[in-house]
Amino acid sequence: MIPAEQTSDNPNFERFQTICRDAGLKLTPQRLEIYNELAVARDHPSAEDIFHRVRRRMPTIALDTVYRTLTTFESIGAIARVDVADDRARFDAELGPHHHCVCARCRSIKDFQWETFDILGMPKETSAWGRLMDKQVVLRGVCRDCLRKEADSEG
Amino acid sequence: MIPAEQTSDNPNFERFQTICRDAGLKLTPQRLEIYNELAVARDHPSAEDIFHRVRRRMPTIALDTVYRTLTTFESIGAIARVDVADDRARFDAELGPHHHCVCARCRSIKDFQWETFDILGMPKETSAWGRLMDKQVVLRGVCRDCLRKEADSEG
DNA sequence: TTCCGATTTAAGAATCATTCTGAATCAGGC
DNA sequence: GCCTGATTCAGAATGATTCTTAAATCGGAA
Ligand SMILES: [Mn+2]
Ligand SMILES: [Mn+2]
Ligand SMILES: [Zn+2]
Ligand SMILES: [Zn+2]
Repeated sequence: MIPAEQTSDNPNFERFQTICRDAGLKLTPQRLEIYNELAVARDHPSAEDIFHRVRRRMPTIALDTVYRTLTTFESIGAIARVDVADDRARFDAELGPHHHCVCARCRSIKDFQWETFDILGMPKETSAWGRLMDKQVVLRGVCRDCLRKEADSEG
Repeated sequence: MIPAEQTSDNPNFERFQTICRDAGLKLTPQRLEIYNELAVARDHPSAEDIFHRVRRRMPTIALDTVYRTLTTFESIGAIARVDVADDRARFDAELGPHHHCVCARCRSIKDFQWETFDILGMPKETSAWGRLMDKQVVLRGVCRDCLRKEADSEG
């Protein structure tokens, strides 16, 4: 088999292996390829995106395997599903706290950091709601590329 | 036809009528019922939720009409789609700035206000991204009801 | 190395939310 | 009342995702 792209230098990769081992998951080539593709991606790809990318080096991969594997990874906390709503699910190997910009036109999702927000803590307005696990900012708008295309087509 | 629940006292209702008129939409009984059901709801219902609620007073309503109408309302800015991702779309008649708590177990969505956050403005980290239209906080966790059920079932 | 249970593949079929199609109905203008 | 375009309805179609089954393959413990 063609060796996978080198991603073991990614700090997330160590954690990934540990999580898999603890969950009793075998480290199959398919799983490694799928994780690697997601780990090097910056665009929060869909299952089908990952399928096409993995297929370049592993032509026999089945779409079902990609769906199944991503779901498995998510259930053991090795990756995250990006819940900003789209018709298709989007995935993220970055588990640390960060936020997302979402383009209403092209559906691109971009990470950003916001320390000023992170240090705010949880809002007191929700102290009675339940147990909060995560707080995240979602910014919506139109990305630069789409603004440019828009301007071009208008003349 | 059975008259709709009285919601014209809702300050949003005035705006709703104006928006529809400006968009050239006829105020059909179906549209009024669908808007009213959403306007009185506090739970960010799905299209199917609204379908079942409207059907109580309008038994012949078609599910497709609910989907089509909600999409129409959203496109003219009369309602909002709550993009916290679920397998199904959730809707909101509240258009003012506010934020959401999402329960990972029961998928309930609850509004909250957070002035401290609102006055922050847009983060400088994203100034180059494009044109930002909206910033929203999404808190994820487990709601009180689900925590209680969990505790009960564990003994 | 051997062996067993886990995993993948292939090809479909099933599911579920949502959208589309075509016919029927309605509202308002003439 | 009649015409026309907007709207609704019921059922079919779509598309992402999951599931089924059976056969082939693989990973890793012993
Ligand atoms: Mn991300
Ligand atoms: Mn809301
Ligand atoms: Zn864009
Ligand atoms: Zn809950």
